Amino acid sequence: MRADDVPEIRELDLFSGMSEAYFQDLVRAAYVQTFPPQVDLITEGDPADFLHVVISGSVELYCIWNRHETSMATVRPVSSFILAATIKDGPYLMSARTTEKSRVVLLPSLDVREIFDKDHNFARAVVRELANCYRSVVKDTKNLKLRSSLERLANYLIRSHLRAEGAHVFELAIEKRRLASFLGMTPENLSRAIKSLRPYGVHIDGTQVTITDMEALQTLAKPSPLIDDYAT
Amino acid sequence: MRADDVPEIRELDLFSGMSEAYFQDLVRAAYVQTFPPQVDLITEGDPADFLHVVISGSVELYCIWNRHETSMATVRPVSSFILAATIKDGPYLMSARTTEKSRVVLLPSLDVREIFDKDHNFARAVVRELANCYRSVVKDTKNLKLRSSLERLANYLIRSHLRAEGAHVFELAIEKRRLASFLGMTPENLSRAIKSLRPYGVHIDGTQVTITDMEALQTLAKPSPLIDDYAT
DNA sequence: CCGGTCACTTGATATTTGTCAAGTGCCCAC
DNA sequence: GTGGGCACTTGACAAATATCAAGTGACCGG
Repeated sequence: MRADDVPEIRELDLFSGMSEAYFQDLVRAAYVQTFPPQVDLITEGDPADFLHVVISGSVELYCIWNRHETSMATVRPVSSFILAATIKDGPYLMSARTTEKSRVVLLPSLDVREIFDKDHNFARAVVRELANCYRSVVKDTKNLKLRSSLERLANYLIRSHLRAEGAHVFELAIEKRRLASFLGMTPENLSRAIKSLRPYGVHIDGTQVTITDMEALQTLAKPSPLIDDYAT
Repeated sequence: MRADDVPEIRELDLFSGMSEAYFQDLVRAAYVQTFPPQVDLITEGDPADFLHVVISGSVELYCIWNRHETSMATVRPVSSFILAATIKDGPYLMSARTTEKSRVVLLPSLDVREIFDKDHNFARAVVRELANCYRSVVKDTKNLKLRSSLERLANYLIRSHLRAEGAHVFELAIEKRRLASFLGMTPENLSRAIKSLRPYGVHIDGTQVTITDMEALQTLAKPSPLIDDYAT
């Protein structure tokens, strides 16, 4: 593990509160690797041997059933993923692949579980992280079950706009076909949905999004903190 | 709190490993109440003042957005619910109501968080519980995004059949309109879906389900441990 | 026992979403 | 620069799902 990777991980909520000694134990056992784009890191169903942390690049979590594939989330630096499987010592429920060149830290699940048992601060951080993940997925489910695909797209754009610090022109963070899958629709339908947002002041050219009538978009999207706020 | 309620709670995975002293602290602060059917216990958005445990009866978790309502889960005895909100000290993401006469224990979130900080065994149990909840919702999301409503119904019936210890005749545990909402469809559509499962050996009369051709049903449903197994 | 409510069902129809097929245009490798 | 691949778009059509309206039947209170 490269020396300058260490502080980046240490700053993660998950690790920032734990004792230095245990953190060093974890780091000593860790691997770091740089992967090209489109490399499979995890296959759902496999035993969860490692807790993963993306240091740079980006990783897509996806699932397959009966020849259908759906995108569940995109993980961006610096974040851990598949913590639940690691702690539970269960199989991965999702697969993961790089979408661009990415640097990933692999922490052996065995060590994570061992230190989880010994370091109370780490255990508490794990709980916070899991609670956040859980609430995040619940919000996703609400989004899926309560909204139409057009409404989901509208809300996604508003959230992206907020993440871009309120800029009215910003870039889509992921490819459209991935976005379509994430939003639970086909690429064809996303194309059409984008067009039908034009009356609401949304123009998307390539990856560049322009929002000219935020009020109209909000009226359509009806964002709710209990679905769309990352923090709550 | 009635004396005979205590052992039931103590046996929950969440509490079985914690020290007797802390458990007594929790119990002392707890309320128990019996509610009639159709009573709202929790409104989404409210602060999570209590961790809830159903002792008897059953509780529906549901969400509302823009005048639409959807059923997220049905909690049966003996289980806790809304642990994540309690731990995170955040607002409830879901509302809860009794569907029948129910006995519910209310543990003040403050006490739960305090003991969570002091009792390592309890903290570990919380983590296991949260990991299970998280994985459960991930499976739900896969179910929703990857399957058609007919496939969801077919898999629901197979799961119910397994929960009924493999009986080929069993009762639906919830009303059809709730089931429809839980499966992400309208009651009308559920009716039609039930009819279209007839060629697969499924007959539903009132609340009684009869499965005569398990093999055909499985071929349609294609159940997967990574979506349908409670344990994984 | 009767009447009313309400869940459920059924049919007709509308809307949403997906599929298939044929483009267009961008990006990258040679 | 140029050709090929691939993401994206567009249009026509098909399937899935929702909506609306009307009816049936079971349960419950009086």
